Amino acid sequence: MPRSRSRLANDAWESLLTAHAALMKRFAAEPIWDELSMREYDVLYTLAKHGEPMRLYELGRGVLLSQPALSRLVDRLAERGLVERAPDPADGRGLRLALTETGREQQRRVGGRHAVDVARAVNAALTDEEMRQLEAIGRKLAACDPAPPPQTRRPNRQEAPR
Amino acid sequence: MPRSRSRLANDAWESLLTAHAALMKRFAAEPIWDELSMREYDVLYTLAKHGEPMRLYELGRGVLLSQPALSRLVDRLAERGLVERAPDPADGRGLRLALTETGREQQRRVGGRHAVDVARAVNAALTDEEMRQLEAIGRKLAACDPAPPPQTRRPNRQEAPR
DNA sequence: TTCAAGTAGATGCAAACGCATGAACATCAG
DNA sequence: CTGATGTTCATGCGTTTGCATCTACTTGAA
Repeated sequence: MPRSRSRLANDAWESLLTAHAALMKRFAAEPIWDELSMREYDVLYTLAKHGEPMRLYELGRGVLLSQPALSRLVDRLAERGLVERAPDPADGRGLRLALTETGREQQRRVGGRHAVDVARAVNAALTDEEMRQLEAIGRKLAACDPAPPPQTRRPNRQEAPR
Repeated sequence: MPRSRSRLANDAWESLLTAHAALMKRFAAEPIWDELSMREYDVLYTLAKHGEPMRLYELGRGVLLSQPALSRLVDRLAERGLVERAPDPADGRGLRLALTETGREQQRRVGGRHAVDVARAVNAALTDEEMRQLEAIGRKLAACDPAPPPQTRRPNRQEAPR
């Protein structure tokens, strides 16, 4: 009898998790993270990919880190001169985060080495067709992202009429 | 012109990373982690899936955590009565980790609720065919796991002959 | 304008993590 | 048997994380 759709989904998710953990461990073991930790690189990469100035909460979408942790990570990167934080003229609460020249350079250097390892690992495991499939599947999974509003989103109902 | 194989691999990996982050955030936001953190659940789940007694370093293969961190996480789980650690009679260095009845029960309870969220998210994003593809791809990615030995594994070459 | 509600980011603090290292045991060549 | 080497897990310690909370600012309705 065929697996239920729910079972199928859970098996697929577990498979993704396992692959993620295995590859992350493998990449983490590579000797290229001496100037930038993987998380720091993740932030710099996200900033580099995104045109230029970026809000902290935007960054948070892509990085698996709590808002305070991300805030402090950016602190450290700024202290090291890799990221520039400027107040956002359009929103007094917000920041405009951008790579400095040094930051961009370091991201490129580490990124280049990392890409080699990624290509080696993924190419060894998958066919071109599978890589294309994975890319498409990942995109679809990430797209349903905004998460379901917690329970039925009440239409701003106030207290009971007093 | 077609993307290079290396580019293809990196795009696929980035897609996987993005999907992983998005879904993890979404699952983490669910109100089911009051008795067990996601990492703790991960450990209990791994123990539950694996027949019974498990070595710490085996656990480490599946969990994205350093060995000391895992060691202490298991400490806490043992203190809470969810995991049992016994010395391994076959290897004086090792441990035999197993779920207690309470641990298994808690894993089932949380796991049941979590599976619902996983199924909802994945089913909404993928077709049956895609879920099967993802499972297969993940398996292949995780299989190439043992990582290439750092550089050419020298055959235990000693110093230059003196 | 005024004020309630919402949002962006920072901060205090305890918990958890990673790195380096240590202790105990296993393994194997000589 | 003995000593060198490798493996498994634990521990010290400084750093980083998450949770709860705070401040500053924006938004929108009255």
